[in-house]
Order: sequence, then structure tokens, then C-alpha cells
Amino acid sequence: MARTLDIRKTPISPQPPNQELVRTRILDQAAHLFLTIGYAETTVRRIAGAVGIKAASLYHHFGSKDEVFESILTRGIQVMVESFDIARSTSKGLTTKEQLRFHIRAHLGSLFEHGPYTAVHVSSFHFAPPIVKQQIVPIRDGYEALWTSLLNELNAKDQMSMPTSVALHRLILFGAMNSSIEWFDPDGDYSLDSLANAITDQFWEGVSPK
Amino acid sequence: MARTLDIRKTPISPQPPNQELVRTRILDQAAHLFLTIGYAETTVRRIAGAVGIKAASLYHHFGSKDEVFESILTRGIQVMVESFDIARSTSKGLTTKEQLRFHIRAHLGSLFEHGPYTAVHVSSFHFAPPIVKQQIVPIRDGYEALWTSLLNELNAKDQMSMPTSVALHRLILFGAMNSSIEWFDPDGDYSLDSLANAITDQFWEGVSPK
DNA sequence: TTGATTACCTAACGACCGTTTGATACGATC
DNA sequence: GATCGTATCAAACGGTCGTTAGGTAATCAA
Repeated sequence: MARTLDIRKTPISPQPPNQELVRTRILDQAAHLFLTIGYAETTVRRIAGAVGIKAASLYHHFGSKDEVFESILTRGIQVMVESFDIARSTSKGLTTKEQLRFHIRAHLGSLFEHGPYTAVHVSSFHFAPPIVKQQIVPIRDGYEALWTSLLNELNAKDQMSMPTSVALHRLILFGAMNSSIEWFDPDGDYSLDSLANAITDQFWEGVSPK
Repeated sequence: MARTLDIRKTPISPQPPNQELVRTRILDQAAHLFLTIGYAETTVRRIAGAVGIKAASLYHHFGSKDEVFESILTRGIQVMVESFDIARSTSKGLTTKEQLRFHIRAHLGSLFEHGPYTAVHVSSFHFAPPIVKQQIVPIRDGYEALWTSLLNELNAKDQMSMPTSVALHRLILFGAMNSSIEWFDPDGDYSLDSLANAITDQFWEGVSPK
């Protein structure tokens, strides 16, 4: 009796790894389509076609198109949060400007270096179905809170000059960083490091003459 | 004989003003819908319903949904160009920073004070149908060229420090300004002048301590 | 061998899309 | 008064959408 209990093996992987693998492929292809042609033009049939299955089969892995979309948006934020945390710990003790540079580089890395998930967030969140938006907003707020606390901390050390409001400067910085998905080519001549440096310099010193 | 020629009156307004009036109402309502719910969700039936006519009647004034969309985008750029030109002439002779402030204020004015046309441009151009995009890009380039020449001129006077590239700084500034349609409320406590000042200060001096 | 589960399929559902057709009322023009 | 262009409409067209129903092999435990 004890024998049979010990020998049981399949409960270790109750589902074959195939399930999670197909799920990931669906999310990858869907994210690429959402980013390229937008939410409405990305049909369930096109997602399935890119994966190599039929539309009906997709419903074996996801309950709806919106569930796929929501999964992508959620993962997009996860990527940003993870990058932020790494930048936070690796830049600890550096100067204020260097800490900024690390975090700006991390945010840009989320947009261009870790799959299309975060970029979908920037390009397609605005017109997402209200039901999806409602689910994502709280998670998104969590990421923005990380930045707010970072800027508040740096500002409190009297090493920055944000007279008006930290929140406003954060929004301006986000606008500058996120808009890069409209024009920046990560495979072009200009490196992501260069872009991070340019945005950091602009945010830190502005364009006024010395 | 000469009498009858003089008396003719209707050729002065060969089309009743009703035509242009309905066209304008269609564009206004459509622009509002495009901005609120996006291109795909904005159906011809909804536009017509907002105007008070049926979908089929809309095709008496426009050839297609895309023609309506394209008209809105074109007008959005016209608004920006006109605002820019006014800022250009009224700020002539002022300091570099003041000239920047005037133009930034003008751009934000296009987004929030002259109907939804320009804002539609920012929110919905990215996923516009390729045929529409193709028509609009050259006109859009014209507006961006205005900014490029302005920044080049100010930079050449050695009154600015743009070591890397003027084009890059322009993109960063555009990102900061345009992203405001995601969060700025023109009817809120914070005025558009304040926003223009904040972006100008940020762009000019940055956040580094004095 | 049997029965259950997984992963896929074909086929179809109802809804809605942009657009077209053909008709109707209404002015202004000849 | 007949004619013509304008502005609107109801109705329908072919097409595509997200989604569901029902069936079929393959896998695997009992």
C-alpha cells in the first residue's frame, strides 16, 4: 500500500508541458499582432493561424479573445516591474542622475528587449475594451507607484528640482519614454543605451545653454 | 437682356449652405467618436446616429468611412500648423526659452482647445488603415519640419545645448506633449498655461539641482 | 479492454460591419 | 406644370467577427 503511494509518478506533472507551451505560443503571436495591427484588426482566426491551429482550438486554451489580451497586458506590467526592481537594487548608492539613468534604461528595455508584451501595453491600452481596462488599471497603478516613490525619494534628498509636482514630471518622463515605440528602431544604428542616455540627459539638464 | 443677366441671384451660392453644414456636423461627431472609442468601434451607423441621420445618408456627403477619417486627420494637422504659425510670428524677438514656451503652448492648444481633430491624430494615427496613413504622412511631415527648423534655428544661435541631435530632442518633446491627451483634463484645476509652463521648464532646465 | 481526458477539427450560429440599390419627398429651374 | 438635382430613407448585399456545438483521433489510467 505504501508502495503504490510511493511509486505514483504522474502527479508530479499532472498536465503535459504541451499545454503551457501552446499557451505561450498563442500569447507571443497574439502580442505581436496586437502591437503590429492593433486590437480590432487582430482577429482570433489570425492569432490561431499564426500559431498553426484553428480558431476554435484556441478556445481550448483561453476563454475569450479578451482573456488573451488581458493576459498580455498583465504580463507586460510584470516585465516592467521586474526590470524596475533590478534597476532599483543595482543602482542603489549611485548618484541621483545615475539612478535615473538605470531606471530609464530598464523601462526602455521592457519596451524593446523582452518581447512585445510591454509595448502592446503602451500602444493598445487606450482603446482596450472597458472590461479589460478595468482589470488592468490597478496593476498598472502599482508600477506607476514604484516610479512615484522613486522620484519622491530622490526629490526629498534635495538633489532634484521639481518645484511643481513630482507627479507631473513623472508623466512627462513617461510620455517621452513610451512615445519611443512610435519611432525608435532597436535594430538600427542608434543603441538603446544611447537612447536611455539621451532621455536621461534631457530630463536631467534640459537643453538650456551651460 | 442685360437686365435678366443682372437679376440672376442664385449662382452666388450655387449650393445651399446646408451641405457644408451637415458635412461639418458629421466631421465633428465622428472626430469625437474616433477620439473616445477609437477607429474600429466608431461605426458609420454610430456617426450617422450622432448627427441625426441614417448610415446610408452619410454616403451622400462622404465616399467612405476612411474619407471621413482622413478629412479629420488632415484638419487636425491644419489646426496644428495654424497654431504654430501664430506662435512663430507672435514670439519673434523673444528669448529662446520664451519662443519655446509659445510654441509648446500652441501645440497643446491644438490638442485641447480647437476641437478633437488634432487629438484624434495623436490617439488614432498609429493604427489607421495603411491607405489613410499613406495619404497623411506627407502632411504630417510638413508640420514636423516646422518644428525641426525652429529648433535648428534656436540651436544655431548657440542658445541651446543639443549635443546629440535636434531630431531626437524634438521627438522627446513631442512625446511629452502628446502623451498629455492620456491624462490631462483641460477642465480641471490645472490650466493649459500651467501645463505648457511645466513642460517648457522641464525641457529647458531639467530637474537637476541648481 | 474500457473509459476518461486532452487537443484538435469542421461547421455553423447570430450579430454586426461598410456599402449599394432603388425609392421618395422637396425645392429650384426651365 | 414638367423636369432635374438634392437629401434623405428602408432594405438588403456579401463578408467577417467572436464564439459554440458536436465530432474525432490520440493518450493513458484502471
